[in-house]
Amino acid sequence: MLSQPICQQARLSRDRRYDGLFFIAVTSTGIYCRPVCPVQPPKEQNVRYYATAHEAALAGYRPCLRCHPDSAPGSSLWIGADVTLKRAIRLIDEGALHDSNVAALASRLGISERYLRKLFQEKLGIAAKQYALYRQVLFAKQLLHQTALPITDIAFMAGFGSLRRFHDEFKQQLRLTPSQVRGNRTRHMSTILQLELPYRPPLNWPLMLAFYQARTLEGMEWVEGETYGRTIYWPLHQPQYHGWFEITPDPTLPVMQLKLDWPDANSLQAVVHHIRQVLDLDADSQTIDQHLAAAGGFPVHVGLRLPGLWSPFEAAVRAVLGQQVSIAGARTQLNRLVQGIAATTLPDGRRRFVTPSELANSALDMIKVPQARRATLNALGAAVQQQPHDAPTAWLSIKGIGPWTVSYALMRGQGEPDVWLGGDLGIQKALKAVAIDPSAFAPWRSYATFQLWHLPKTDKEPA
DNA sequence: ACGACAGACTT
DNA sequence: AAGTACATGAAG
Repeated sequence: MLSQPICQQARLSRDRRYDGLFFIAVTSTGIYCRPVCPVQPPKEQNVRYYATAHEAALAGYRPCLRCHPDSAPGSSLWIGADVTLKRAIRLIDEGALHDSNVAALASRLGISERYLRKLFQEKLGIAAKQYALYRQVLFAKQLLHQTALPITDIAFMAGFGSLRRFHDEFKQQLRLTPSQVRGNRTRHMSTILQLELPYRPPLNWPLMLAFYQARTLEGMEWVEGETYGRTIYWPLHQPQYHGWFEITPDPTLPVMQLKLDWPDANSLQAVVHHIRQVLDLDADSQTIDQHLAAAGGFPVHVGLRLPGLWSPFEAAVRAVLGQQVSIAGARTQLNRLVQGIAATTLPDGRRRFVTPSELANSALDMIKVPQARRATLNALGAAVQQQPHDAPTAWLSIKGIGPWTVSYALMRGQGEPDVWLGGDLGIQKALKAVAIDPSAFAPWRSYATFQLWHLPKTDKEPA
């Protein structure tokens, strides 16, 4: 937590750099704000500072209606959390506690329920279920602000099992009823949802866009102007639903404009959260860039995030087809793969990525690769089909899948921040040029990897 | 690890 | 007058 004088100075000058790092609760009004809030600054004697929005809410304050202090990215809770806890948080954000309980989540994580409870209480100071409810309420609030959906629908989309329960929890956390939050506002609404995804600057969108553009697959991904779009599926490894999204940076605010076509209300929160994570919007670029710059050796691209793929499976398939060939070569084979399976054409003419079972059962004669590569892909498809919840490291036992491929899947498929692609040709070359021990980049070695890929123009980047 | 109880959740 | 949308008390 920042010290009181720093917070005071930051709020009085409405310093953007401190946005999201702390929150201002005002005892006289019972409301809490962001440091950038446009209102008349309250007297210091009436002010209490909190590190997170949730702590302020717990202390009985309700979020300000002008600066929306709860809409700042939720990454602060993640800082200092260990791997299991992060996985738990991720699963909860994807709705793991909506209709099953903490016990089920614990067994999914391979730990005891007791230990999971302890983990949350000790590291976050809040119970797992409480955290889940907090995210559910915030998601509902976002939909109230940014869509015209009926409040009843929103309740269920946010994962509440009954209207009654939704109203109760909403009021307890925000001290406002859902309709009070919505106000008069009636915005456009169709089957296509438009939402704003806030992030903490800086964000180097041009660089990410270029990375995506060089790798787009026909009908499945597209880049137009500043917009990146792609088709998506859920759940990740046994797709039941298909849709697409487009994402564009807002010209003035630190917000990405999301256009989302998604058919299933129940998984909406999971999908929106997954989009955030694929685009790495929760990364704290300021800290990461500082760290990489301190490690030294090369000029840092400011605000570079990890441009993710939709699933670890998809990342692994791309990695396997990218072994030993250029980006363009890999892209050709991937296009053939997707187009060679007729079922990938969606009703609207777009294309979706192949599923694990399709990959497992196809003869794969549409792609021109060594036979061994086909066998690897078949085996990968079968493995994911049978054990959809296995981590990518489990795929190491498949012939043709080595550490490089798994690392790539972790980095691009699940946004792992600290993966080092030491075996990569481009990386080895770049590293020789800068002469640094890669351990200096920890715990942000994935970002260092992307920085180095973008460094000088190398001809052998992976697909 | 266990049981009682509070309060989370549904109708 | 009937129907829809939202909020909330009561009970299990």
